[in-house]
Amino acid sequence: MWTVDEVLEKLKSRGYKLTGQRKAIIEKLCGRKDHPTAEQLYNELKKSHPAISFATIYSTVQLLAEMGFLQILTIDDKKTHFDPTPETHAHFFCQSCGLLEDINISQEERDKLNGLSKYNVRNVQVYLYGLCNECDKK
Amino acid sequence: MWTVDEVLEKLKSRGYKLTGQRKAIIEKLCGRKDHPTAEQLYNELKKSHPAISFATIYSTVQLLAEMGFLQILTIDDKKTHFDPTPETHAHFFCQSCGLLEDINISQEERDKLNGLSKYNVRNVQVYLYGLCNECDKK
DNA sequence: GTACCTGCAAACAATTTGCACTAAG
DNA sequence: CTTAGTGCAAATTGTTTGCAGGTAC
Repeated sequence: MWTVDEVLEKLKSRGYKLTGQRKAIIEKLCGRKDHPTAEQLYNELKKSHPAISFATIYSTVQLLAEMGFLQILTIDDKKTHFDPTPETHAHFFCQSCGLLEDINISQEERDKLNGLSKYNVRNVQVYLYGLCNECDKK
Repeated sequence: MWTVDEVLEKLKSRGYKLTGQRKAIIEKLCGRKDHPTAEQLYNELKKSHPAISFATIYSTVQLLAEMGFLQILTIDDKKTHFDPTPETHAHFFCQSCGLLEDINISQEERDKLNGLSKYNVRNVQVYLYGLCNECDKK
């Protein structure tokens, strides 16, 4: 996991400007274990930055993904979710209630997945779809 | 892999009507190794069924996915791709040119992935992102 | 001072939906 | 006959874009 300073450092070193909005987004994501959507971040950030825009959120998140600080998940076909944990792991998505949960996978497993393709693989996603316990009962 | 008759059989047994459009879509998908989008199917089907609509394509594909004959891939965040091979396997997506390729994974690996969650898992997707050889050279 | 960023609103595009008509059984 | 399925077009919605003004450095 990363720290706010670490990310700011890297942004600076790559010549990006450290704007208030970027800092706010990074702080909002730091240490999170959930998988917010753009809308969720927007609503949360509005409190401290009433004029913040989706354009800024999307562009910053894109930047963070390129720098390897977060993952953009397409597990939910309705909207993208952002995962502030950059290390490869799997995700479970409940097709009924939308529950989105991290699943740890071993280093051995990660290596195996990475080696599956003959191409230059930058990123691996493992998505499990099904019903969570709550929804399975119904 | 499935046959056209097998799918028609199952549709019938579940009380669905065997329309010309459904048959055409199923025939168009049968045995394919690529991963067409809705638009691709639409363009191909227009030749034999000039009035076919996206509504029909999307609803039929949805049906086929529910019955386990195809997978709906969200590896490309721009559009969904349909994979007529229902057995669990991985996919590679070139972030530069959009190449989308099947990758075989062993039964052992599949079992391992399926067992990752404590929940009732219906479907597993493994997406590898990167650059294909062509794009990597540039 | 000068790029780069941001906010805004409009644009975009894939998918979904409502409804009148058609055809499978 | 009856009702699920279809085609059409409009609606929807998450994300992207263009541009004028703002701000980090």
